[in-house]
Amino acid sequence: MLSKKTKYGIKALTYLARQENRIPVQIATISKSENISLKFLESILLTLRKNDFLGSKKGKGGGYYILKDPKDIQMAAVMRILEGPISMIPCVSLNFYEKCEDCPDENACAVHKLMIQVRDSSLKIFKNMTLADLCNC
Amino acid sequence: MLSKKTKYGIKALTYLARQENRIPVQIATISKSENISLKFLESILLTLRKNDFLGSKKGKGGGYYILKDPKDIQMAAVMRILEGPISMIPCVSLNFYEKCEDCPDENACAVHKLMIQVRDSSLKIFKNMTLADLCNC
DNA sequence: TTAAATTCCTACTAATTTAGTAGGAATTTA
DNA sequence: TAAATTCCTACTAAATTAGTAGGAATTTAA
Repeated sequence: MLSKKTKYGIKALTYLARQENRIPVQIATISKSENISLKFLESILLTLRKNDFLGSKKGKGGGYYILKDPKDIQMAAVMRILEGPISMIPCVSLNFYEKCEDCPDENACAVHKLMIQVRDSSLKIFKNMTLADLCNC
Repeated sequence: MLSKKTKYGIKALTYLARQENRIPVQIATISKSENISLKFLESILLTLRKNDFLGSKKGKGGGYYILKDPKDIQMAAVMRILEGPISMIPCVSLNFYEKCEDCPDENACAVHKLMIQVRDSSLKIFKNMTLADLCNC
């Protein structure tokens, strides 16, 4: 399941990608427009800013704005920051690899074999899709 | 994330698919071989039996056995029983559809657009892959 | 220079889901 | 009739998710 954090994060990113460049939008504006809890959205935007997807400005007229061209923002990068691993299981993860405790031999494991294929196909989608593709801009 | 339930369920299915036909294997045997908690595995196998993937026999010499030819068991069906929806979000699910509360227009939603593609690619993998492909039999 | 508007930050909490555990009933075999 | 097994219901502990609370820091503008 996709977490609400990721869902809201992607919605906020597309909202900001549609704005005129670098004109800050306030959290409250996005929160109302997208029906997202203000405080929850606040923490999500903060995460996106800390990971260099967004810039921010404090005080009156402040808010958040997109830093890069939406064409250059792969959804794979967004997913990894908001949702974590793209793989369904750590033993097939490229960026978050972990061995399974219970599994003596990965190469003989049916789950491993299946999940590698799922990872490859999902990764392909997430890498090819950019924020620009999603926001029609 | 793939749940342990699904992970263990798939491992148990492949174990049983490798056995000679209809010779029951006891839960304890699979539990030891695959390093799965006995009681947890018990409940997983029960689910698989109730959904017609497995047959069972009680008493001495009892256990579980595969009902169908592994070639005829799509991983999509296994996933739906053990893990639930294949889609990452209910608004793009074919078998477990639900509307998002916060979203006035699915067709305008970036998350929807992205997740439809992810669903399609994952579904293709899960439908094409059978238990036979995973257990080398 | 002060008030208002905003993000920034830390810490807490409630709800949900996951991963089991406990214990005994029902059935089958020998 | 005893032993071995699955069947079934209900409970529990841990982890994760989805928030909430409250105030500090910064910026703008009157």
